[in-house]
Amino acid sequence: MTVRTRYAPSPTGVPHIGNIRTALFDYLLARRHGGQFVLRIEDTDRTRLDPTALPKIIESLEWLGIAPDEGPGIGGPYGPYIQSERVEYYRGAADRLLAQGDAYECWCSSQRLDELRAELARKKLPPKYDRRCRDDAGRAASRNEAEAEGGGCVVRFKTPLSGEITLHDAIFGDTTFDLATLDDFVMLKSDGFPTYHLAYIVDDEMMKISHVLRGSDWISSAPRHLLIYRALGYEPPVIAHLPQILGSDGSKLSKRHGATSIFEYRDQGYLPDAMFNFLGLMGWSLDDKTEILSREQFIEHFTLERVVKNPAVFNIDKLTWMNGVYIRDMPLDRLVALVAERLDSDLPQSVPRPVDRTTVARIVPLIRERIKLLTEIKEYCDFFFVDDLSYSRDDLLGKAFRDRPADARSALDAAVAAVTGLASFAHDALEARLRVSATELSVKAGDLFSLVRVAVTGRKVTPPLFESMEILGEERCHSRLRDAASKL
RNA sequence: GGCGCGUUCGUCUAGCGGCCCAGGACAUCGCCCUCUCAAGGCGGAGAUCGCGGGUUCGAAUCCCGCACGCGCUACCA
Repeated sequence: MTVRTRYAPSPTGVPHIGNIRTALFDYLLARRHGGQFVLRIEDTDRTRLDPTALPKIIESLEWLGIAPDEGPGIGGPYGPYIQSERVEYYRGAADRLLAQGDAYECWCSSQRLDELRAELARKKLPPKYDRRCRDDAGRAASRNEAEAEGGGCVVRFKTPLSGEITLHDAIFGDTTFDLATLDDFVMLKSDGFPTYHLAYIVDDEMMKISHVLRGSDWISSAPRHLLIYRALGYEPPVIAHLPQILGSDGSKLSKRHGATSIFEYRDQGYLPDAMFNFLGLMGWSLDDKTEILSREQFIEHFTLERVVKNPAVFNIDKLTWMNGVYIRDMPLDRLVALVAERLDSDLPQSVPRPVDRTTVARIVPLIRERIKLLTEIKEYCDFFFVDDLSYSRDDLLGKAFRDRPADARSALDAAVAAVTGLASFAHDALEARLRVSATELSVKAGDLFSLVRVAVTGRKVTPPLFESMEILGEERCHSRLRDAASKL
């Protein structure tokens, strides 16, 4: 059997981190078995449609590096891959169910349905449709009312009144549902579009999908789906519900927990490789110790058997740590390109673009183990590019020289002298000279270095000082040290 | 209200009857390294395995109750 999985989002907004995790597992399962991963757009809810969503969905998958094999704009043998272009198939399936007596037209108005639900709620009864249209007499009555008011009809599934049905889930195992607790759900809406329940089943069958992966919040709806597969004579695919991804307070991950959009993470400077690795570990693990896995390792080892059932809280601290790991392990030239790109976009307007790549290549080794996020780049090295440093007198003096600015001033003068006339303006020579100066001035080397650091970089936290000075060059170091001295 | 699912350190997880008075990772704390900050090394603290009953020579692991949490309960997915 060819393994074919699909990621089937609704185009209602920006891709959510939880959906992307599902897409990742779909991708992994397909790759693991040499199958295909398809993208299908489930746009049957015309009221929630966001026309800008499709390109975003594709962009998010490409960014993560899990581009689909088939889908809208990509093509494939089972298109179209957008449900609104497939309504004839759903209509056909509904007609068949109607003809077989597994479904019926329901002409009840939404007003009647609302009243019914209110009534049931008042009596503390489950809010189930009362099946008025299930028999001919009731349906005829409803129809007359509807036609008088110009209302349309929906198609409902004729759920058996008793019996049970068992879901065999690849992750959650078997769950048996009592059919008496189900109601006659809507498959085809009055606007002619299908509901999720009918549409996905028809599509999966036609697109030869072998495995359905979706969030565990769908488990409750699964018995309906099982009923449809049976009525339509389809062999159900392997069904696997995935544990939910939760926010820090244990409820469904949402905006108030922070970023839920995959793009927010991208923009904050998270790398696709780190996100891939992190999301791959949300509900799945290789063993009791492996945290960092390559894409190839994920593909080689991924199995549904090792997916856990319990929901996972999204732990951004761990993602951030992992991002740092990927930054440190990345090939140097790739990091140089990323850093340069970031500086081009983040540095003030006054700095000429593009920034000098040769300089960036010298800076990157100094900052690579200091940054966990790409957004931190600017903080660490803007002083290489920006000329007017803005720091306060207090910053410059620091704790060591707080009460003796005159000493700070002479220290800076000494520093200028010390770094003048060097055979080469190299970090080891600079360090050696300044250490001697510190001794001569009777100040602690660290105190002198801190003073020089702020003078030369404008910041208290920087990459290694002497390497930074070497890159800055003699001229800029001299003028910055003199500027600092003149401030005292 | 009904139905369903889940429950191992703060968080992600390992564990599928004895190797576990529970292992790893993030976060946290301390020490080392050190020009700041990181990174790195070493170490600490942190889970009576939700609770209560069973089964068994032996249970985090099997069974039954309960509690709590979450989900679904739309002509949304």
